[in-house]
Amino acid sequence: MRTLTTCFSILQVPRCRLHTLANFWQEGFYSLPRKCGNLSRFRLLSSKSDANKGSYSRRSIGNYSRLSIGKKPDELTKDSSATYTHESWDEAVSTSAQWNVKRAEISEIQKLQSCDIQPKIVENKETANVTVIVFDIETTGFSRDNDRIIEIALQDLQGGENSTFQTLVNPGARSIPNSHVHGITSHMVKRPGVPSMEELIPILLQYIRSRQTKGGYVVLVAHNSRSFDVHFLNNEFKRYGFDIPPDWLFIDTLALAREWIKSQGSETPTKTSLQALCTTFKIKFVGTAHRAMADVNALSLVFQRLSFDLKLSPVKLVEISFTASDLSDAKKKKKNSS
DNA sequence: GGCCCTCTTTAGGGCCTT
Repeated sequence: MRTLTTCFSILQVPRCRLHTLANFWQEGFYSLPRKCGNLSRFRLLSSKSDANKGSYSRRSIGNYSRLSIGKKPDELTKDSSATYTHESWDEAVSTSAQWNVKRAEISEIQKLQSCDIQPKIVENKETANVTVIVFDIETTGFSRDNDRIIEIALQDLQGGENSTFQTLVNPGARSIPNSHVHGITSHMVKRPGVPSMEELIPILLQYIRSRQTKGGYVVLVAHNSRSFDVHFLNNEFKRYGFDIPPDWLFIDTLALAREWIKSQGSETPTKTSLQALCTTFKIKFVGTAHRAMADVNALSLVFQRLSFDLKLSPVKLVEISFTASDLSDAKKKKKNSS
């Protein structure tokens, strides 16, 4: 059995469940603290960031985490009261817990995960129990077949301890020709302590499972995920003999942004990049763009604004979500028809 | 590559992701 050290534990803490968000939308975005009470501890674990190598401010992420439950989306970047300890990305993953993962255990987890998730949730609108996790990947390029993931970050919007996860990823023999984009170099990822994707996948599976509640479901949110992130994840999983669990539901904020623009009329700027959306929503982008956690931090704010304006309840999120197999099926269908 | 828009659908250009 291989032992890996990573930046979270599976300690379960009291959390504000998102299944109540539908009510929050009806009552107003700003009533979340009252609803969540002391359970909504939107705090982050002290995982790593790097002030020198394309980094972001952990302080700012803390601000978001604390404020997102109680203030207007456009006020989320104004507070500066939260404090976090910075540590160097020279250590790719932090060490809050020992993590032992067997491939056989992952197989058992995947057996437990059922198909036809969306119909089940939609049928049971009153009790839809959804965990929303915003994520982002950095890669060696745009080619889903030839390029590799070199960094991944996730943030569970319900908060609580260990609500963030981030790590560099060792891409093996693949070079990194686009360090000028994200600042991630071969030196940073090709050294002891940085997991390969093969080592990381079981950890990811268990981390996300640890964020799900019993009988609940997980929605993974990323920008342009339909065309980019999900395909990369899918390829990496298949490359090492894994499948993306069928109950991982994906949301593409690019599609939400286009929908939002339609809802605003013709005078709204048409740019839909993450940075353009931050500008549109007056969200201060903290840190360096194209580092995974910095992008996740920004996208979390953007997503909250979009979901608020578009009145997206958890059930609605499930309805508009897609699975990795949806994309595979569409690809096969397209291939057969051509 | 997928999606959207338009000077469109038997197409082409632009945006978005690193």
